[in-house]
Amino acid sequence: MKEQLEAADHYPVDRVEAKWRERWDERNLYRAECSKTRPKYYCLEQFPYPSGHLHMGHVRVYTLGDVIARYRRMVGYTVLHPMGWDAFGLPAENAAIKSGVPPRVSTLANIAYMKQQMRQMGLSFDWDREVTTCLPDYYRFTQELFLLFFERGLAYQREGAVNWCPGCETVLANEQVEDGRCWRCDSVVVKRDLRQWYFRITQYADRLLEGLNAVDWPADVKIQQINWIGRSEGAEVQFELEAVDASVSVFTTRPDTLFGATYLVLAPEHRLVEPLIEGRQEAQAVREFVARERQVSDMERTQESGEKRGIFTGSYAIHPLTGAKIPVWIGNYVLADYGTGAVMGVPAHDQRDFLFANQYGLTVTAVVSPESLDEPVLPFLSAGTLIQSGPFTGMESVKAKRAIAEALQEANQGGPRVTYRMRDWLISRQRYWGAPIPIIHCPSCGPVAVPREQLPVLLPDNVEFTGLGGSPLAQTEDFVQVPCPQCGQPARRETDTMDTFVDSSWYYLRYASEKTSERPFDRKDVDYWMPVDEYVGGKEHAILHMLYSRFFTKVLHDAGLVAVEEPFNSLLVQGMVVLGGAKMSKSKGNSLSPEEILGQWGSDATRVFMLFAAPPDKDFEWSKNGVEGAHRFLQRVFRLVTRPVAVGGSDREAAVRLNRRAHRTIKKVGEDLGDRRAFNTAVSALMEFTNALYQEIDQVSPDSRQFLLETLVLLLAPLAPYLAEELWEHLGHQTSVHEADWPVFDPAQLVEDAVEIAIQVNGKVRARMVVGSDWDRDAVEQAVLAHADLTPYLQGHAIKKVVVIPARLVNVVVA
RNA sequence: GCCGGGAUGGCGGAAUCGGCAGACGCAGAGGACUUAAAAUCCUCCGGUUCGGAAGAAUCGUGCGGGUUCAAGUCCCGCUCCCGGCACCA
Repeated sequence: MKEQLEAADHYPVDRVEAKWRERWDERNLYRAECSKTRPKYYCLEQFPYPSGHLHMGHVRVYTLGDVIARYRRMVGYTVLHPMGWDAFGLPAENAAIKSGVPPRVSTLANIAYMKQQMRQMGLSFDWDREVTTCLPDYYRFTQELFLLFFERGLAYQREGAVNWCPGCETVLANEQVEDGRCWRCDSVVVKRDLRQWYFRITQYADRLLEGLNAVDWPADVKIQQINWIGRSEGAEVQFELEAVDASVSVFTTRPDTLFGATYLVLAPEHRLVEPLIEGRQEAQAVREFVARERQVSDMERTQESGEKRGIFTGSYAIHPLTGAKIPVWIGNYVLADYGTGAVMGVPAHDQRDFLFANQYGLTVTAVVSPESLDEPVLPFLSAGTLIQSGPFTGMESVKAKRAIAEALQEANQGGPRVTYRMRDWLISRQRYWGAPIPIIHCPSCGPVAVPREQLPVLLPDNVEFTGLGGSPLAQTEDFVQVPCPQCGQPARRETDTMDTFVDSSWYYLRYASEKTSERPFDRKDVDYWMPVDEYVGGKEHAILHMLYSRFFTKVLHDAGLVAVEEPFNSLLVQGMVVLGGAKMSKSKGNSLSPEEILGQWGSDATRVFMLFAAPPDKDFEWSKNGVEGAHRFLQRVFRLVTRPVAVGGSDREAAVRLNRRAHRTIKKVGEDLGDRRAFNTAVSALMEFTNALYQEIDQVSPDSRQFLLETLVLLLAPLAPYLAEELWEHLGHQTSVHEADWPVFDPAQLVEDAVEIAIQVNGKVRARMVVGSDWDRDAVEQAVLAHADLTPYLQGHAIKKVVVIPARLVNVVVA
């Protein structure tokens, strides 16, 4: 076998990869163990939905994670690198409706196939910790955590307008609506009034903001979350109504413009609309207006953005500070579920109010001016000095904001407030293939938690998937009918299941724990491994999954179940895999199957190309020529290591040169695979090292040769695990290269005796020369000024200054 | 509209703290080996001008200014592309 390999120009990729796959399986090399002597490292990649096949995006994420995990093992960490399946979800249920195969059956078959694909890729997962969210041994704890939220007042039911996806036949959370469309199936989302379960994520809004300061994430992901949460400081103002015994409360970020409020506008859905118009002549027209506006979908609202429609209610409110009578309107531009669902109209200082007031002939009063005397050009939106504002006239906007909010507080007519854009997380789904919400609705006790000893609430098997009549659970009578756990009366089980984002909000904690059927996870294990040191995944979850998981961790922290408050310390957001400039997708007909790619090029070449062709956070363009190049490089390494050597040379200088290169490469690749996460330049450094070895390795002694080749193979091991293992064996080792220690560079070896520097005159390179590394500035300067090539440039010019940058360049500045 | 990120050879990209722009690879050209091809190995490869050539000069990191001995990198003003949010009061 060995002789065959040595003789070959090309190494047999299939045979080598198959050989080591088998041996690695026997050894169970990647089992994560707690250690007292080694520091821990938790390397996590987002687990896949088991759709049936890996796609190239998966190949990229798991390659990135695997390189990180392998590198950290070699530098001395004990590494947790787990994998599992985000296995609940609509596609399996929709497939069941089409084909009749139950979701459980198809999902488990898909998992088996994809697991085999991952094995082929040579990914270093600890499969003993595999998690499958659709199995009862996992979802019973998803249910238990739901109950924990329920007990802590963080899970509640509420009736209200929700996002309904007609394609998926279920509701969606706000985060799952993109441009008015369903994030999964792209259907236009409509509003429906339904009673639904929510998680009170808004209660954690401030902590979700603060926590971002403590994590090492890309700035744009942090900003996306900050914008999503949308914290906004301002004031609440109460306006007493003239005709009705009630007050309208509005939220404003500009309390300094309060004196310019000339009318109020309520959202069409506002609860005071009906009392305000009752018995008035305007009632009929207003009701028609409201009915029309409520039918407009979010989608249409967004698209027609700008057009303002409103109607006068016939009622008036009293300005809390001036006592003036101002009209109350209803307007389509006021959102029911932001702030208080009502705004004060300050047309002089708000773009939207300005348009609205002009359209309907409402009074415009300027109360802020750029300079205390001039009349502002309206609408004037910036801060300035207050005018026509009673006792606050002459005050700066910034000061006045606080002063007016405080005045309102004292008068019991409002005060400083903070509002958020983020809404509570709607988690009910009217579908079968998810974790059932463990609640029983009793006519006399209300919603009652399923007692813990009765968990899991199992998904029934005797279900038909017709796609008709709503959720199959609601139609399965022996699932629904159940006695109340509190009073024993006949009651009905909740038939909604949980959003699959609930399943994925805590899976990383389950991985970290030794398997237990007692609890979701053991605190001591979790505290050992958490937080995740590096989380690798796609940008599409920058808000959704990443925000939900952070919320979960904080709640579990508050419940005393985990020590950490932030689950993911560092985040690596990988770019898309594209082909012909567009994201790979079956519908565009530009997808590539990993089966084909891995079959043709093998794992190592596929990995190396993906790492080399672009930095991890950028989009990656697949190219046949590119993967060929990676394949060539690996073959080149193979030949270098295995080819027979003529006669060992003994060129001392060549040995010193290559040795220095080896140490420099160790340093470079270590930095690139470590905190810099620049896998593309790590590969290029190895290519350079390989090229250098080709030049001179035949001139060095056998000992030097062995050291140089071992170094190359060790550095290559995280990137091309199969080839590295094969060559490690060839170099005479019996143990796995993946258990070997990362080589250590000697700083003394990095220093060159002499370096070539560039010599500039007035910033232009005019000559080069070699100087000793130990020369001081003066010595370098003297040598440079004496350089013959410089004479034409220096003659007849006065030297103003000489800038010496050690080991790089000298710039002579002349008049 | 607001908030991010980006623009470097024919292509992917490198330049980590303001210090020789274009590492490494792909594509291309030439050569060696070969009966031939493939594979492999070696050399060249931003533009313009001058030169037979070696080489020299000069321009060059989206555009226009600026700071600096020195700018792909910092500052000011634009253009275009990508992403997020969008009547959020």
